[in-house]
Amino acid sequence: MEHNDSFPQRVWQIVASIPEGKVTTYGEIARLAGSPRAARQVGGVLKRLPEGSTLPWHRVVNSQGTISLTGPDLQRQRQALLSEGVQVSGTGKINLRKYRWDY
DNA sequence: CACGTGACCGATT
DNA sequence: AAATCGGCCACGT
Repeated sequence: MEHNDSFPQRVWQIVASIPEGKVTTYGEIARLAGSPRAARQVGGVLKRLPEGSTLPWHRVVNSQGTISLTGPDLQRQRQALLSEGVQVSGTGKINLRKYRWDY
C-alpha cells in the first residue's frame, strides 16, 4: 500500500483485503490506514461508496462488535454477514472474539 | 479561513 | 450494562 494514496484509497484497499467470514472495526482500519484517530472518517468513506461497488463494506463494525447502521441498512448488513457464516443477533451484535480479523 | 457534520472511540460516570 | 462526554479529523459549504 502506497503512503501517498489518499485516505479513501487506503481505506478501500484495506477493506478489500478483509477475508470472507471475518469482520474488523472502523478504528482498526483507521490505524492500518495510518490515521489512528480517524475512525469516523472511515465510516464516512464507506457511506460514500459508489453504487454497485463490490467492496465488502459489510465486514466493518464498530469497536463494540455491533453494526453501526440503523433500520433497513442494519438488516442488509446483517444478512450479508449471515450469508457468509458470521453469526449476528437480531439487533446486530457480533462476537468479535470469534470473528475478528487479525491483520 | 471558520464552521458544522458524522457507518467512531475510549474513558468515565 | 448503558448513557454521557470530550476528542478526533476528513470533507463539504
